[in-house]
This record gives sequence, C-alpha cells and structure tokens, in this order.
Amino acid sequence: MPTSRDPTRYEQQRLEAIKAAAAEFAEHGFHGASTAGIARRMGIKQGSLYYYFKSKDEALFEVCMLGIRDYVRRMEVIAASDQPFESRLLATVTSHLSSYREKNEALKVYNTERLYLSEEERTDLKRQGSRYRQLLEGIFEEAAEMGLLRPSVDCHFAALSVIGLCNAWGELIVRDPELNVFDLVQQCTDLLQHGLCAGRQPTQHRG
Amino acid sequence: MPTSRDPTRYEQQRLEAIKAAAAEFAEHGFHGASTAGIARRMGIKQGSLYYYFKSKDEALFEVCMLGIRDYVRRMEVIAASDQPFESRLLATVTSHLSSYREKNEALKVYNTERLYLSEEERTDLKRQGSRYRQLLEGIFEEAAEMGLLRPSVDCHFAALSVIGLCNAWGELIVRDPELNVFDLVQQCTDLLQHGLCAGRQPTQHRG
Amino acid sequence: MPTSRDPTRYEQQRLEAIKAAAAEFAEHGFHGASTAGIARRMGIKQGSLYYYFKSKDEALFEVCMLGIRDYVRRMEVIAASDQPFESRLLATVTSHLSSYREKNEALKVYNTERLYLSEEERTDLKRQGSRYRQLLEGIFEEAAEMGLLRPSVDCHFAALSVIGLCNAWGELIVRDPELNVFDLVQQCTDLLQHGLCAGRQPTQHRG
Amino acid sequence: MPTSRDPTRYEQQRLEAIKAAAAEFAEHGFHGASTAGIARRMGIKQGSLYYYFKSKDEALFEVCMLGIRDYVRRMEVIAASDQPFESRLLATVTSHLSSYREKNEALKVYNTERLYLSEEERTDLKRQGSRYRQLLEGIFEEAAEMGLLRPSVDCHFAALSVIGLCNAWGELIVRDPELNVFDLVQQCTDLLQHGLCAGRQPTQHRG
DNA sequence: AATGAATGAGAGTTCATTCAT
DNA sequence: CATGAATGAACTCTCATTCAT
Repeated sequence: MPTSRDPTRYEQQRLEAIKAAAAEFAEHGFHGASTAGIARRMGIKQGSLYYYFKSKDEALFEVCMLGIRDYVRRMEVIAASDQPFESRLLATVTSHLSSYREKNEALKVYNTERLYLSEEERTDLKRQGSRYRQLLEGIFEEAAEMGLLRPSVDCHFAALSVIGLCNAWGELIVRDPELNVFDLVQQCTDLLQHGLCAGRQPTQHRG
Repeated sequence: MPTSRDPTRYEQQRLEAIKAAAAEFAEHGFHGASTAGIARRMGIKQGSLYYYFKSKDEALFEVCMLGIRDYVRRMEVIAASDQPFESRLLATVTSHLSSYREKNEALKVYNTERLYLSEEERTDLKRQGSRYRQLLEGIFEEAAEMGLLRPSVDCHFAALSVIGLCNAWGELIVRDPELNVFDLVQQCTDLLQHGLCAGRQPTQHRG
Repeated sequence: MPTSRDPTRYEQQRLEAIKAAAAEFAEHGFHGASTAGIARRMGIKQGSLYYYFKSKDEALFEVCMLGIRDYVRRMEVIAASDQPFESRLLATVTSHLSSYREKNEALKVYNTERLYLSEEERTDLKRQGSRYRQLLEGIFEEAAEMGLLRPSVDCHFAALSVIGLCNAWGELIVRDPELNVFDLVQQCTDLLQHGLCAGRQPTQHRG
Repeated sequence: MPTSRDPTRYEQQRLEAIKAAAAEFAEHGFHGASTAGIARRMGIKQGSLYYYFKSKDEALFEVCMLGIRDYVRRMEVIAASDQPFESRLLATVTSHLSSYREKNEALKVYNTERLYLSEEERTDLKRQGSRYRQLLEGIFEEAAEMGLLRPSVDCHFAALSVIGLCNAWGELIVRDPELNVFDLVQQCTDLLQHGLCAGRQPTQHRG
C-alpha cells in the first residue's frame, strides 16, 4: 500500500537532481561545482537541468533543505520523547552522525555552503538550524535542572559543542566510507558524557 | 638606492598578499574568491598580484601554509614539554582556538579549502596536518599509559575529536568577533576532560 | 465526429496564435520575444505552438501579413474610388491610423520587425508595401495633374511623408490607449494639406 | 591647439565600442545583436568588450546617450537664438536629419531600442527627450502668439509631428546612403510650413 | 490537439592569466 | 614594481525546437 500520493515523474526526477547537486557541491564546493557536473551525474544534458531548477542557487537551496529537513524533524521527536537524558543524547548523536551516511552529502553541503545563499534563503534555513540548537539546548536545560549535568556546564555551550563535534565527525564519515558509524556514535556519546580523563577532580595538579 | 639583496620589502608585501588572500578565501571560499578581490584588499591592481603569486592556486597553498605552520610548530613545543597531561591539553586547546583569532582566517581556509589544492600540494600539507594529529595522539598515548585516561578512550578518536571540536569552535570564533576565546578555552578543555554529565562514571573499571 | 474538411476551428485558433504573437512581438521585439510568452498569452503550452507555426520566423511572417493585408486592400479601394483628392487623403489617414487601434499591434510589428525576416519572406511583403506606396503616389500624381498640389511638391516624397507621419503617430497610438484617433486624423490631414504656417504661400507661382 | 584635455586611450576605445554597438544594434536590434558582433566590429575579442562595458545593457544606454546628447544640445541653441520662426524650423529639421547621417546609427537606436532599457535608465533618457520636445513646442508657441501659425494648429501636435516626420525620414536616411539629406531638409520644411495642397481653403468641398 | 520532457546551440558574463610598457 | 589592456576558456542560463505519448 503506497503512501497517499505517489510522487509524479517530475518530482522523482527533481529529487534525483537535488541529490546529484548535493554530491557535486560536496565534492567541489558550491562555486567550484558546475551545472554540467550535476547534469552528468543525472545522465541528462546541462541545459535540461533548468527544467528542474530555476538557477544554480535554487539547487543549493534545495540541497540545504534536503540536508536539514528530517534532521530537524528527528530532533523534534527526540526532544518530545520522555526518555531519560542519556538516551536522548545517544539518540541525538545517532541521528546526527547517521544523517551523514544516509543523506548523501546534503547535510555536509548545508554546513559548509549555506553561507553562499542569498540573504532571504538563508534566513529561511536559519530558522530550522536555530530550532535544532534550541531543542538540543532545551534537553540540556532539563537535565541541568535534574542535576544530571556538572554545575560548570553551560547549556548553550554544550549544545553547540555537540553539534560541532558531530559535524566534525560527519565530515570524516562522508569522506571515508569505511568508518563505522555505530562505533563512532558510542565513542562520541561517551566522550560527551564523561570526557576523556579518569578520576573526577576538575583541576587536579599533580607533582 | 635599493639593491636586489634587500628582500625585506618584497617579503613584507608578499605576506600582505597572503593575508589578503586568506581573508578573501575565508569570505568567499576559494572558488568564489576573485584575484581582483585580493588585489583590492591590498590596494593594488589585479595584474600586479602575479608579482607575488604564480597563480591563484599558489596563493591558496601559501595561505594554507601560513595557517598551519606555527600551528604545528606550537604543537611540537607542547608535545616536547614535560608538563603534566592536563596542562598540555589546555595548551593545545589554547593554541588551537587562539590561532583562529590571530591568523587572519588562514587556519579556517586551511580547514575548508585545502581540498581544492592539487594532489602534490595537498600531500605537502597533509604531512604537516598528520604530524599535528600524531603529536596530539602521542600525548594521549602517554597519558593512557599513565592511567590518566578512562580505559574506554581510543587515542586516535580522542585526537580527532579534540581537533574537530576546536575547529568547530574556531569557525564560530572567526565569524563572531565578540566571542571570548579565553572562556571558550576553559569550557572546551573542561568538556574534553570530564564530559558533560555529573557523577559516577559508569565504565570506570580500572586495574 | 469532426472531419478533416472542417478547418474552421483550426483556423480560428491559428488566428489567435498570430494575434498573440503580434502582441508579444510588439512588446518585446522579435528577438526579445519568446515562444513561451506567445503560448502563455494563448493559454497553451510552449510546445503546442508548433501545431500552428513551423517556426518563430513563420509566426513573424504571419503577423506581418496580418498587419498589411487589409491595410493594402483598403488602399486599393481608396485609390479606385472616384472621390475628390482631399477625401481620399482623409480616407488614407483614417485607414492608416485606425489600423493601429484595430489590428492588435500587427501593423507596428510589420513596420519595426519585418527586416528580421528572411530575404524571400521580405520580398513577398515588400511587394505589398510597395503597392501601398505606389497607390498613394498615384493619388498624388492625379492630384498634381489637376493642379491641386503646390508645384514644389514631389509625389514620391509626399507619399513617403504621409506614410512616415502616420507610422510615427501609430507608434504613439499603440503605446497610449487614451489617444483620440479621430482627432488625430483631422489634425494630420490638416497638416498634410495646409502645413503649419499661416498666410501667403511663398512659392506659389502657378501657370 | 587640441581641446583642454585629450581623451585618454581608454576613452577613445570606449567611444569606438559605443559606435560599434550602435551599428550592431541598428542592424539587428538590441536583442538580436550579439556582443560578439560588436567586438568583431572593433577588432577585439568578445570578452574584452567587458573592459569597456559592464553589460550589454550599459552599452545600449551609452549608445542612446550618444544618440541624443548633442541632438538636444543643438536644439537648445536653436531655441535660444533670436532668428525668425521659419529659420528655426529649418534649423531644427536640418539638425534632426543630419544627425542621422553623422551619428552613425545611434539616434536610430535611441528611437527604436530605448524601450528595452531598465526603468531607471529610461527615465534618465526621457528627461532629455522631453526637453527636446518642449523646446520645440516652445518655438511653436512663440510663433503662434505672433500669429505665424494657422489657428487650427495645436503646438503639442505640431512638435510631435515634426519629430515623427523627421524620424521616419531618418530611418530611410540610415538605410539608404544615397539619399540627399540637403534636398530632404528643404522638402520636409516646405511640407511642414505649407502642406501639400495648393490654395488656402481648409475644408473645401468641390462639386 | 496538446503536452511533458528533453535537447543543443548560443547567449552574456566572469575571471585567471599574460605581457608590453 | 606596477599597470592597462587584452585574452580565451569556462560558466550559467535561455530558448527555439523536437518528439513520444
């Protein structure tokens, strides 16, 4: 039983175009990428791309949208769930890192190329990005209230750090298809929760 | 009466050119940047740039070099010192983050644009980047042998995570001149050492 | 059950297409106009236009034809009539100027865009245009023989001037829908007959 | 003794470019013309054009400016002079028609292609065009007050008719290099002053 | 009778690069 | 040292046209 509305052929092809653009932008950067390259990946001629995009800029915008759409949606689900904090952190990291594997390179493109969009397109996206960070920040604030975080931890800093760490690993995931995302999720979550050092004294002078 | 054996002025101007290129590349990306823009920042004309660079590619290479040269050198110093582990971690983070403030965006350019260099130029740089990572990894390995790290921590993962986290914050530092780097250093180091969560490390079975 | 021998509907639609093309060409010029624009005016899709035209060039040709066909035909009637000279001049101007209102810009397109047609298409049209001028010239020659024109008047010059003046006003008529064509006809005819100046014609040495 | 400031080489070449553009636009219309064609006329390569123009649009604007600049200036002189009316009319027609010979095709381009300019560029030009018409209208009003015009003549209509008639002949002058402009000036002026018909009765019913 | 999809040629434009001066 | 002038290749984008359905 298919979903309520089958995508038209046009919609299907347009999605292909967006994915091809994502790959091309990820490889060469927005300005270094050529519409010819995108078309080649799709197996159509360059001019035909413009049947699906009004401009290269629009292509970038659509790629960025593809990159964060479900990404934000998943965070909504995680934030709304009543799981314990540590599960939600794990879920967040899992969602974030596995997005890099699943979404072609759209998320990477969102991260590195969105600043080349026009003002208005960017604000449209920024709303989504901010929402993600706020949801994550909210999770930390809840945890802080429950005394689950170390007192020195700032929630804003924490959220940005989680995002930053995941994006850094995401870049590596995209570049290296051998990387085991599952292991990485464990390690990142572990790092975020407990840090690298043994013991518990924050500023321990030795010798 | 200037003579050919006074390279100072040329070297000075060349450094200006590299910094101008760094700024231009940081703002528009390598492919989005124009040699005209670089020249404008220097107050010279487009064609005159070629007195300092053989090509735009070379400019990128020099920017990247500027970006990591002292950056690696400082890590050499840190690694060679006999300070305790935690001081060295602090020194590493300090060096990394403050580089983003001091180096005119060159480090950012190194991170995001170096992949557009030719194969050989890249290997030249990669040596330096790898060296940095190895030194850092070495520090972690020493610490691990001394039992300073939690046993679940993988040193390779740790080194890449430190670099990734610092780069992520570095991007923010470059974009937002108001950010207090000193505070950030404290917070990052704290996070890396002890993580976000309070209390009972669950996987602490030592000896 | 429609049969191939009922061309009416097709002919109707084709006429619509020609008028749409006329409007598009008048607004953007031949080269600036797009087949998409023509189709949009008709409410059909771009590709469907080719059911009515073999090419954009053919469309231009048809528009030009529409523009001058009855225009010439009316002049034939005027020239053949036995009205006095001044009535014929009035009729000519009336026909010319009101064509601009009635013919959906086709006459304007004929005037300004016909030079973009191929050699052979143009000669086809030129016959009609020349015929118009010759008929008008003939009217003047008749009048000259009857001593109705000032002796200094050259009939070829007169015909071209009438056409030129009417075309100039025609452009304004097309652009400004408020212009009162009836008044304009009076004024133009008056100008052509008696000029602008009062009194004693200086070169009036007759007989 | 050269004028106070010799044009630089750049200014010279830019003027050449404008003239080449005028010729190209006159022949193919703005949209039908190609920058390659303009460059070819100048003997430079297509891309080099952009050293002199920011865009094809700017080229059109400059051509139009060239077309009317002195054209308006000359009318200022004529309007300011204290010659009798008939001399000024003659001067106007002379200036107008000879402009078509002298100015390459810039004036023709101004007439037929200016509507493809952007809104703001057009208003800039419109000021000049309106000024021309107003000056001419002023000449007619003066003449009317002195009783030199037939009472039925409307000065606004008269000015537009003079302009329209001259433009119509201008087109022919541009297209046909054999046309004798001097003769034409006489004929046009004569027509405008006294009309085509002998006698002086405006609405004379015969028979 | 009409359309969706694609094409390919050509357009305007940008830009790294060169070089005589 | 530096520039003005030019180049040519690449790029994005447009559009008349075709054709299976």
